[in-house]
Amino acid sequence: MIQIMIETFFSDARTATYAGGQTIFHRGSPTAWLYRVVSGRVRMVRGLSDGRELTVATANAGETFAEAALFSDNYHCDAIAAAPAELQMAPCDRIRARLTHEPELALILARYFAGQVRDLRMQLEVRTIKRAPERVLAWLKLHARGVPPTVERPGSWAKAATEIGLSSEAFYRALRDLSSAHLIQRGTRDVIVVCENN
Amino acid sequence: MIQIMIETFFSDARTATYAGGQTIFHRGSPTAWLYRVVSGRVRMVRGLSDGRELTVATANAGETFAEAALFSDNYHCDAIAAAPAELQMAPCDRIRARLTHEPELALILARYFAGQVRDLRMQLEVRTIKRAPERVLAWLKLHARGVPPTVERPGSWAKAATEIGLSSEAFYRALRDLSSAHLIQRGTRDVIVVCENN
DNA sequence: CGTCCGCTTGACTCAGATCAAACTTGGTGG
DNA sequence: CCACCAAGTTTGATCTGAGTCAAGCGGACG
Repeated sequence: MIQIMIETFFSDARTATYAGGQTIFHRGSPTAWLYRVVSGRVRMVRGLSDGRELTVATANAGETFAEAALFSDNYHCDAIAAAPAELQMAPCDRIRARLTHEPELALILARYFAGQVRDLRMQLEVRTIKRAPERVLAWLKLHARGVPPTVERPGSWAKAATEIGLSSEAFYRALRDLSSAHLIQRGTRDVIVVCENN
Repeated sequence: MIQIMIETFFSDARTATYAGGQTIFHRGSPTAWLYRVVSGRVRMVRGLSDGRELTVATANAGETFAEAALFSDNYHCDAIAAAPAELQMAPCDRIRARLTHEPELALILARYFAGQVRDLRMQLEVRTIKRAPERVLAWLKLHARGVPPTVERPGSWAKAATEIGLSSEAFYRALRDLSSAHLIQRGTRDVIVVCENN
């Protein structure tokens, strides 16, 4: 995310550590902190009525999460440490005060949210692809970085599967099919996207 | 959307009219205008590689669209008039200039985008529901307004079906099932959500 | 060394997509 | 006012592919 904003917001932040699987905040609880991941990984999930859960976002080291808390009285999803995580916490009310007095911060924040909207729309687009292999390939392309385009394993692929709305079995089968079709190359902890069309 | 922002942005807007089905802008073309719908309806769609299309958002009378254009060089989806539409157009570059000079506008915009993020996440949540009737019911609850909670027909239900990732047939079948289960009541051009649990 | 978790594969089931066909509705023009 | 047409709606039959259950493999870690 945008570095200037991070540094200004977290200049006077507290730090906290969480064990893997531990809940950082619950959906519905009043917003108090804006977070940044120093190390580890945090998943934003929404529990569904049937007991399953949906990963709506994942924050890796260096990234912030719960920015929407700045404009809401309650968190609107759960945050769970996907691995032992060290977090910085900046108080929401102080940031809100600064946003009104330092206008350039608000513009940076608006730009950040605009990017989020674009990302979420792309995620929605991926969801409309019915065939699992094509869906997974589209998701991989979306997340590939570097040359050659590579996707690092996000903790476990099974967790990623929930992010694209597939069962873990269907996800693994899709990886196998894509690999045997030479559209991707699988490493031990990453995947290289071979095809570059479309 | 937030009225103050609308009025300030569109105080010096041009107007244009489009026929139903006409394209307002294409994905990839350079951003020039922020739009507001005066009358009619506009669908934001992304063409998929297999020829189908995804409705990522729908703007009704009074609503704005293409706000993300303010922070991007290119539109990232197509805008198509779903019906004969009258639109206001505000030039992006002028708005950008005002955002830097009038800080309170940036804050309003950030708040607006934060709301969009929340809505998109809810849409993603709806998409994770596999059974069509439950999925449609969740979508209806999300869009119901007033007492009793009512959803007006968005042009045609078939268009709405693409928004939730169902074929039109599956959508109509879901409406029938929900209706016969007395969870909704169908009118000629609206649907009343009867159940209020969950 | 044993256990847990992630990964992998197979068999079966079922719900949604698809294809096909009728019906309704609204609008247009004669 | 009515014939006609287009688009939206409704229902049925069939197919397909992802979900689910089940079982086995492998590495990490205590």
